[in-house]
Amino acid sequence: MSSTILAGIDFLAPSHLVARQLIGVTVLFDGVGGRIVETEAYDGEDPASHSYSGPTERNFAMFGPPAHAYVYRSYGIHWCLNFVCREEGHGAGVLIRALEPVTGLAQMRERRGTTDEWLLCSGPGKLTQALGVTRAQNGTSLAQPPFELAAAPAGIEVVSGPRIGISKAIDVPWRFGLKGSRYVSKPFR
DNA sequence: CCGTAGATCCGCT
DNA sequence: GCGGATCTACGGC
Repeated sequence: MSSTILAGIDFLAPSHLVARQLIGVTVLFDGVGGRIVETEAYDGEDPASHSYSGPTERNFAMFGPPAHAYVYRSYGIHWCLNFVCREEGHGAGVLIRALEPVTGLAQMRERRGTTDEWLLCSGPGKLTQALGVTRAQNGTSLAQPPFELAAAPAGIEVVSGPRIGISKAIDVPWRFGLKGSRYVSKPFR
């Protein structure tokens, strides 16, 4: 069985702790990516989570091994990337919502069709398009290529607030961001 | 600047 | 059938 610890984070921990620790972690996909500046936590007792009603064909990866990817189709158009956690057998995960672009900027610009750096990865659908992540990565390990994770530097300052774009459990403060980052999808208040 | 519509997959009623 | 962990283009102020 593979390790549940990656980039200095134990993915067996509750998803909101993992989401907070993921801020500042570098994620690359085929050598293209950057620093995570925005995340959201979801877990099995959370009405807003895909895993709330148990496993389905779409969400089965959320019930699989931790430190793996859960990728789903959003609004029939976009791909969204989650890092799977595990709490007591409930499906749980962290939605990666925004990156600060660091490597592979030319490829990101080509895939996104814009040169504006802030528009490359400032949203869950944008960053999967910029990195080339699709359904093909659903259920795959984050510990092996083409994924590559690197630990966050010390002294990261994290802010939090309510999650975005949901209608259930709207006051749970499980959205996390890098303080002062201009690469988040929406400002924190 | 703001609000809204449209694209169109998948799970639930 | 409908709503959604979204994004973009477009129209109005």
